[in-house]
Amino acid sequence: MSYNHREIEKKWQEYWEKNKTFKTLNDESKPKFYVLDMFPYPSGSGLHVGHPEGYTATDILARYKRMQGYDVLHPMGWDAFGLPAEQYALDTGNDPAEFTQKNIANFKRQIQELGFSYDWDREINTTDPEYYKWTQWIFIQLYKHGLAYIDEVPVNWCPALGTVLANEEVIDGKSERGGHPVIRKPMKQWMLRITAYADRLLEDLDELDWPESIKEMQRNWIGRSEGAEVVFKVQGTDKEFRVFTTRPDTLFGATYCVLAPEHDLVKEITTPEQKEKVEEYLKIVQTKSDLERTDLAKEKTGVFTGAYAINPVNGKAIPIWIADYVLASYGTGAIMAVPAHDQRDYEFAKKFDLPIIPVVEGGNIEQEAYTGDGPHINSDFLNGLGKEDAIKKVIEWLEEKGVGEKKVSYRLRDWLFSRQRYWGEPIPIIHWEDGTMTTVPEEELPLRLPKTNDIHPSGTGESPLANIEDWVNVVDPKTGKRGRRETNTMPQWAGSSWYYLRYIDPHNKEKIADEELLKRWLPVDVYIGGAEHAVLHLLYARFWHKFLYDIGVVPTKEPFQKLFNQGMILGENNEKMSKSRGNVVNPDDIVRSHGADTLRLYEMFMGPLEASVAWSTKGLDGARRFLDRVWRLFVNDDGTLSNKIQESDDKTLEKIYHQTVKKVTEDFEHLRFNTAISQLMVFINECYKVEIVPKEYAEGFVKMLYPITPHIGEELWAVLGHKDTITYEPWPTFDESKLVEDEVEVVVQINGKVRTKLKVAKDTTKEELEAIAKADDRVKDYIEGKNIVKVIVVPGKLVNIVVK
RNA sequence: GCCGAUGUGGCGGAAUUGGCAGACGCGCACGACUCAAAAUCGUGUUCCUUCGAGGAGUGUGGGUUCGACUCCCACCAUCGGCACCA
Repeated sequence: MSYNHREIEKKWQEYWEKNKTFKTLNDESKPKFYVLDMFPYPSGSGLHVGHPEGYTATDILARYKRMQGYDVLHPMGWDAFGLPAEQYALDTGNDPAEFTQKNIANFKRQIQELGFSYDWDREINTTDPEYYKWTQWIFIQLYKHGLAYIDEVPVNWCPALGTVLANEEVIDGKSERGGHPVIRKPMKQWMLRITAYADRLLEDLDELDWPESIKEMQRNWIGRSEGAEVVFKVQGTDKEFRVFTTRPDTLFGATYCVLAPEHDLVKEITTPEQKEKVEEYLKIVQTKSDLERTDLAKEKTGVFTGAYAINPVNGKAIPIWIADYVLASYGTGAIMAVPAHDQRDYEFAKKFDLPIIPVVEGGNIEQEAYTGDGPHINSDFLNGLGKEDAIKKVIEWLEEKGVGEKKVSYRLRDWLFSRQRYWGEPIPIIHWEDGTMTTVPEEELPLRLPKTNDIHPSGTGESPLANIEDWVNVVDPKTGKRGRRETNTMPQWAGSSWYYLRYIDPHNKEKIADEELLKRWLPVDVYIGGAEHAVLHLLYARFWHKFLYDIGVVPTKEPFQKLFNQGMILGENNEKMSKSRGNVVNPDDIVRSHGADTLRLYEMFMGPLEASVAWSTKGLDGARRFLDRVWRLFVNDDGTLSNKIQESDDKTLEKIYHQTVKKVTEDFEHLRFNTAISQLMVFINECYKVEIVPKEYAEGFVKMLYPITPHIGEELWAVLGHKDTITYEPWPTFDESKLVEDEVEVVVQINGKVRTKLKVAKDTTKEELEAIAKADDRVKDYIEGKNIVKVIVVPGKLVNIVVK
């Protein structure tokens, strides 16, 4: 009987499902292990071979830890709100919920056919009202704590479609669908005050076992910078504005100020003579998209307002300009310009012929701005000081005079939380006719998304929910006051910001999850997913987690203790897999032709988990070949256990077996599956060379293979004569003393070059080793008639003889 | 431009408290089995010098060291992130 993957895989998938083999029982007598995948968006095109890479890695860990006696939580679910379903609904008039259900069913079938050991009783779905009830509940708590607020924010408004578009739906200033023009239009939006957590999100990164690159990305994204805010008065008025600067020490070199075009003061201070020019400039800026303002704006633009600001340190009047190189959303939206020591200000000053006054010695300001350190000049009480001291001194001075203070600024912005969409969690807010606003009472949650057979744009920029009169209009039963529901919905990030909590207690009707269970299972021990979520998803989830920690819902400061980013699987032509490139590999085809086990094995063997490697059909064949080879070693043609495997205390394989157990155990622990597999191959190669494979070793091998390729693992375990699943069998152990040999091979080098190798007893001393080496014939040839300058001996390893 | 990562055979990749470079797999070559082929099993496979025996070699150039894929400096290339953040 040859290895029939279709039969075996079906058989064991049915067995696992029927016996609920992977059900997590909360067995308090065992240590816990929570291993999580980033849950997928169930797209219509189904799984591609990139998905199973991370899922296989977590599945190996889950199965490995079960064998080590851990109580394992390994769940899966669906991040099922999202744009494609909405677009499908707009196009076809069909219900996005049905469409989503169908996609989920397909995804689930595909995932199950790969044999992952999820506890399907914990499956969750962000579009399920019993799930989003709690997403809405969290929003209400955020609102109550002042962390959710409404602000006017520009959005991509497409008048022709009567709808707001996401950034990815806008291409070159035109709508992706239809190619209609898109403009920036301010609209009232819900914001979440993630900036209030900026410092903690930054600091607590240090405690996490995450890749350094991801931590660094988050640090850059938060972008903390220390500096000062300085007050500038507008000459001849009682108005003033604040600027943020990281170089307050260069205050004496400020020769002009710049306000962002959107700055509130612009209209108030512009002089009549400059009014026309300023308005013209503002108009141009408005039509530019964010992209154009940043990407393309190499050439600085701006215009003088006619007003002057008073530099607080020396009372000098300096012109106030507006320019779009100053961003309204960073710092105070205003800067003091020090062209001698800031490259951007330098370029601007050169272009508009503004004065450049050096205040730090060094560099050549004829050429470029000097941003380095040096003694200060032209700076009154700062003269002679270095950068650090000057910053300290000037801040003291500013604080003393009440015209500025030390200040920290962040690049991180508040989280734009509303979407003008139907297919998302409704934001549980009611706007009343008297202008007040309340949350939907918690006992009325979930606030369900109304069913409708007609999803179409409202035309006003509101979501399609605005069309559904009997949903959107409400009357307070007590007072008779009329109100209107919030028509914005939440972004896709919402549901994915806390789903790992719900897996812990997925059917709880009373709360997000039981406190005792949260205490048992948090934090997630290992979290694996793609690096594309390095910043947003992981930052948002950390933010919500910290908030829930603050209000006593969760017991830990951080959600994910260890994070790992798997690499991408590229197409055979080394390009990213995509439909348009025609290089997509569908796992269904591979499962049919080679089997799920082969796919899993191959994806783990391709290279290190974090690397991006091109798909190779030949490599896949090689993985299958290995499983065939294993099968032939264990199983006779009639399906019985091979005679080669028998009870025996033959010692031939002892060392390689113990080595294999050691290496595989350590490699699994560190997610180095490629080298673990290589060691399993080495072991099988050795087995082919010997007459007898002791049954103990054969069973140990099957246990080690099983987490990677569970179907064949179970089948071989059965062939070895076992009735029950291998899932909870104890992980094999190794004996360190079996690894050392009595004789070791020692390398003899002459001048650092390997000349010969000697077999010696493992505890040969330094002196003996040196003597043996010098006595060797080949060594003699090399040292004959030469001067021995030095001999380095590393016992058990090498001898290096340096000659002249 | 800034930040980070990576660079090893024909290919995917092993090897780092500094100590035998190329494990394992793919590909290729040869042999066994076969009427033959496939499959399988076995042997070999970094390059150069046609044996012997050497020599060179981990992106490039330098350095530290008895000894460097591994540590240090400079540079080049590729990938990822950010991008007027004051």
